[in-house]
Amino acid sequence: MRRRAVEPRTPLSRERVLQAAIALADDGGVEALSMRKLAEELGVKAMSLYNHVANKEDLLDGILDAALAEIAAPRPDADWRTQIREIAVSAHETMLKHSWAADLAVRAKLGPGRLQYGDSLLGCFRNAGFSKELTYHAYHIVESYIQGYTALVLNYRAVDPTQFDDVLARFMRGDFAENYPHFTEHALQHIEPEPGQDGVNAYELGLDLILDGLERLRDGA
Amino acid sequence: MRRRAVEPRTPLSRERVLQAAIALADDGGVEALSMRKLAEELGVKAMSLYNHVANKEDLLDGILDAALAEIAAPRPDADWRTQIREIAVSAHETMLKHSWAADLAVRAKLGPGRLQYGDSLLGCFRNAGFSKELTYHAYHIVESYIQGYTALVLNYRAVDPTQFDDVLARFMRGDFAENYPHFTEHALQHIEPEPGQDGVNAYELGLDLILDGLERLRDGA
DNA sequence: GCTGTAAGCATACGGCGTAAGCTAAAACGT
DNA sequence: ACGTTTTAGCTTACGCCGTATGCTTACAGC
Repeated sequence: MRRRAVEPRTPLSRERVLQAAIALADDGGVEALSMRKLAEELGVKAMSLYNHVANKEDLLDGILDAALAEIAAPRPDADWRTQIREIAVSAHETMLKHSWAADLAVRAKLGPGRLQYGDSLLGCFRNAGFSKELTYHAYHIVESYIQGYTALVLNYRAVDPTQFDDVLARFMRGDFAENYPHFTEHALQHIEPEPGQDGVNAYELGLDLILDGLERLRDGA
Repeated sequence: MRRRAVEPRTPLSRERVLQAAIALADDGGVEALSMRKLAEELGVKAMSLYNHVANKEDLLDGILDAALAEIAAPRPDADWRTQIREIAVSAHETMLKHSWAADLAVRAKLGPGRLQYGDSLLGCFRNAGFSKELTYHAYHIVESYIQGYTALVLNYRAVDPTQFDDVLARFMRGDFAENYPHFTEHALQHIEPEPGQDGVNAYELGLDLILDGLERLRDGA
């Protein structure tokens, strides 16, 4: 009776709650993550969660920051472009892995994960000799691209591939190809990718374009 | 008694429902848009909406597409870069105006508005001599950037400017500036913008970087 | 051992999307 | 002109959701 405290129940903690929430969101998306289901997953009743989390918004902020904290820091000895590419690729992959993170990233709250990530990206530019002002804009541009491309890939992945035939049929139906010829062409490229190009990925291509341009700006417009 | 049909009630229609939904979302965001509130706004009960809209998802798809349809077509006589810039700027402004549109844009459904917009952007590239393959990637890159930058601006706008002092205080508090020096510098630039730079905007700067790079790719890597 | 505090629980409220079935009015075939 | 079908809107109800309030229980520090 005295040792019962030890055996059946590992006490909750913010860590455990966030962990479980991430697991729940990883399969099923954010919309599948409710306080009640999360509690059940933890063998607990819904209101108990509020001892470790202020409310659902706090929970979402928490798992978002935990995800962003997974973004790998760049190798410190690499040159600046390599470093930025490493950050960008890691951010992309992390948000693809936690497919809900891209949705949540549209929220202002600054946790340590986000701060670390942002600081490291900004530091790459500053250390590479970018001015304060150019760094300011470069950060926004690169950040936008990372965020946007990731969202695009996830959006594309959200369409069930078994429905490709339906989509294809729709685009072949007379007036579609007539009214939207270029979009039809584009959609067909998605559905029947050329050998050597896998569905969508030009992520690093676009990133390099941007870094090229930024470098040119740095070296005197 | 026979003329009563005429006087008090304009009958609902999909158009009117979408219109009211857009108005409701424009102030208050998507989370303020519920079937019940929307019905009330229209002087009707919730279930009546389902005569004109399949379900809430259909409603959201509807207002998103209506918003995207507002994106202006480019002047047909302009040169390709100007055309793309016009589309990109119009898309940006439209989504800033309907601040919920950027959130919703992360959904696969293809309505006529989106098709028109996408087709027109793709057409610019094709007409400018971009190959099928390069256009495929150029579209993804530009689309990502537009989407991402818009989301970033909206995210920034979501922080209440009256809280700037709090944020500033947080960044000045000792260890913050120490742990995240670059982010601190960046945040200060947001809060105390240099004269001549308004908060965030390098949208067109980044766009030009991308277009420069794409043009170079077109003209032979 | 007592007591203050924190963790978990039970109950309840108001809001949500929407399924099912009803009524009344408009549209249509004859 | 009339009966029938279709349609628009309403009522009710169900099962989710986040969470306010107030309880019990168990552990920590004196």
